[in-house]
Parts: sequence; structure tokens; C-alpha cells
Amino acid sequence: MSFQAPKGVPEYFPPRSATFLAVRAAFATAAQNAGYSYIEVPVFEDTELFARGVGESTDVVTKEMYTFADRGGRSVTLRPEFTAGVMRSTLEHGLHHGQLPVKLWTTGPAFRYERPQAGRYRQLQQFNVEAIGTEDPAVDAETIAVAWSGYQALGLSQVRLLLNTLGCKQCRPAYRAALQDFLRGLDLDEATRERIEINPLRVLDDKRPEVRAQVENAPLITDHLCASCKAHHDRVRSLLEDLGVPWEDAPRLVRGLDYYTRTTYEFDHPLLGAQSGIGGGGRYDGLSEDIGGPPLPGIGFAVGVDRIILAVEAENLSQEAPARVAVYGVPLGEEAARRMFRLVSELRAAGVSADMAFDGKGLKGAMKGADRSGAAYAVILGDRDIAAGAAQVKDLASGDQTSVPLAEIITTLKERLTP
RNA sequence: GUGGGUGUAGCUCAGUUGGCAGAGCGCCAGGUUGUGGUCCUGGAUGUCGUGGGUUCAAGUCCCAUCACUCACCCCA
Repeated sequence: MSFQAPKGVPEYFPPRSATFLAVRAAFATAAQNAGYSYIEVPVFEDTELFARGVGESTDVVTKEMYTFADRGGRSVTLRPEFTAGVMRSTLEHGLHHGQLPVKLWTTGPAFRYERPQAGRYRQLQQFNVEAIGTEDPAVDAETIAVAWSGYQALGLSQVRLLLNTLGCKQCRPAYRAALQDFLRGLDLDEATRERIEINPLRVLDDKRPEVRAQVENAPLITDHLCASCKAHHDRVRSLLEDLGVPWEDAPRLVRGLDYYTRTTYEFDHPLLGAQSGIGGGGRYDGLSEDIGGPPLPGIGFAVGVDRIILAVEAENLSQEAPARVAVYGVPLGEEAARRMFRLVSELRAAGVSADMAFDGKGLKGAMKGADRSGAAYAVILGDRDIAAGAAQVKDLASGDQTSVPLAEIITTLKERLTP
């Protein structure tokens, strides 16, 4: 076969795809339980939305976007993240004109043109939660709790929560200037020196040891917070404490998107190698205005479904493939195949999952199919049985087999399958 | 964008100083002509990533190229 999946695009097929759905379901349940509603937003948007929303100084915008001209000459971009699109949709449809906050969740693929590696893909699957129109630190803590319960529901026990604040429009500029003063005095490579001028906070997050050593004594935002940011941050932390969600203060934690303000956080998993961030979020109080909307604060997170799958596997939590069906039909001969096809359909209509052997398979092959389907019962039907007006119902676990009149097959199986 | 590693059966991988292309798992069939899962026996499947070079002879050595992969950077 001469085709292969595009570079950097992971695919999930059975049995592993079950874990994919389980991860989504765990977070969807957590979000729904906390009163978040589903929103479906476009996979591509006007390029300008991301440029302004995510930020011109970010790597995501400057070198990682899948941007192209459509046939009408418009520049569109496959979403590199969800928050800008969710905010745009909220503003466009006036969701914020009702009671606030607007609490939304969404999920699907996002796209970034990067060199793939373990846990880093060009098409990545995210699960997002956004609470728009609130400054209440309790909602900051709520979003963290929602993500946390998603991880818990999957059984992950090694997730670390790193928490920081980035200050706000009032206090960040002064801190930024102080940080730049400090960083300009260091011995750094050219790319990093440029970053000092564009986005100095990100230098703090550099993972290279030689950089880390030098920023050891850099001024920290936590020492430069205004009174309201400090109160906000303290409140978030004390609420987390009330909930029993453990966190680590990470005063050097910076997120890569420009819109973050105040609360920022990241979930890490120690077993994943270089790309250990399995989720991250924060407050984006200026985003609405950045894209031409009214002042409208917000807080939310994205978790990486692909990386969570890796974490689930690293902690050996992958579930065994569930039985595909409860009943499997084994027809012998043309007439039996026709009757079985209808019986299987009737079983499904009666709420009993069922499959059957096709292609005129022989008894041995069909029974093998029954075994692999994970079915609890096989229904065997041959000419002999049709003549007798009955089918053989075999309990595949015990091997016991009984003859059941055709008219009673469905009720018998329903009964036996009900615990 | 930068650097390292790896390409052999459907999958995971072995393949010696260059000398007949292999194993396990899976798949198919038979043992059992109406019975799966265990067991036994047998069977099929390869442009050895691709192109070139060296050699009597290349999976093995050399060059190029492509793909995959890990890491930097960045982020979910």
C-alpha cells in the first residue's frame, strides 16, 4: 500500500481506541457534572482570530500554524487551540448576554506544524473547558477540580498539578521590566536574547540546564503582585486546599500563549518523557478585548487526550477490550444464514447486542468468531435445527448448550443476560 | 528549524568474519464432515525502506535518498 497517514498524526484503532473514548468520557462526565455544556466550534477559523487571540509573539502563531488560502482567497487556519474559537463563538452568538459565567466544554483535534516526537503531534486531540464572564477565583479552582476529577476517574495516580499566577494588566508591566533588566545581564544565546524583548517570562520556563542555572535568582512574579492579584491567588490556593486537591507552587511556570493572566496551571505526568504536560490552563481576562469584544474575563483549560492515553498506558491502567457483543450467531447453510440475519437484527432491536458469522463460514470458523467477539452466548442454527423449530444456545464460558424453541430465543437470551 | 537512533513476514524482533531469508505471536487448514477458547500437526505471506556503488557473492560494507523514531526548541 502506497499511502500512509500524514506525518505526526496519531491514529487510534481497536483495541486501543477504547482508551481514547474512555479518556474523553471521563472528562466529559466531569465537565457535565460541574454544569458545563457542550459547544461545537469550527476546526478552522479566520487566521486573524488566532494571530490576535493567541498572540503574535508566540511560537504557535509565528511558526506552527496550518494556514492556507481557501478558494475564495480568504486566509484560514486550522485551529492550533480551542479557546480563541470558543470566545469568538460566545461573542458572536451573544452567549454572554445571559447569566454569567457561560460554562462550556468541547473536544476534538487541534493542529500545530511541529517536528513530531513522543507525545507531540501535528494533529493533537484536546478536551477543553471554558468559563467565560467571571472573575471569581472559585471558578479558577473549579476548572482545576474538573480536570483533576477527570484524571482521578481514569485512575491516574501520578499526576502533578503545578500552579502559578502571571499577574494582571496592573502589576505585570512593572514585573516584566524588572525581569528584563535582570535577564539582559545574563550570558544567553541570541534566540533567547530576542525572547527577552518579546516575551521575557518564557525565558524563566527554559528547560536547558545552563539557562536554568542563570535564572535561578531571577525576580519572581509572586513578589511583584498587586494586592488584588495576590488576594486572588491566595484564594484559589485555599479553595484547592479545601477540596483536597494537591498542588505545587511553580513560580517559574509560564504558559506559551499570550492571553494568559493571573491564574495559570499545568498538569504533569512523570512517566511521559520530554512531553510531560498532560494538561494546562489559566485565566484569560484580556482575550475578549484582544479579539474586539467587550471586557469579559475567562478561565479554562485544555488537556491533551493523546498524552493522557500515554499516561494511562504508562500507569498500566489500560482496560482489557470489552466484549463487542453479548450474542453471536452461528448459521450453518444458506437458509440458516437468512434466518440468523433477521434474528440478530431482532436481538439488537430488543436491546441485546449481537453479531454473526458471515461469508458462509463453517462451524469451526464461525465458533472461532463467536469466541473472539467476547459474546456470552452463541446461537447455532443449522438445517437440523430449523426442521426442529429450535436453535442451540451455547454458554461460551461454561460450554453448556441447550436447545431453545425459535419463538423463545430472544426472551430466553434477554433473561439469561440479565444479572 | 537543529541533532541522535532505527528501517528484515500482518505484529515484535533475530540474522555470526559478506556465503541458501529466520523465530515467536497472529492468520489459515487439519486432527474433530454440527462446536470456540487449551493441545497437537501442517501451511501461506518478504521489491530485507528506495536508488546507486564495491565484490565471484550484499540483509550484512560504502554513498545518496525517503520514512519512522527520540531529543532540543515549543506545547496538550
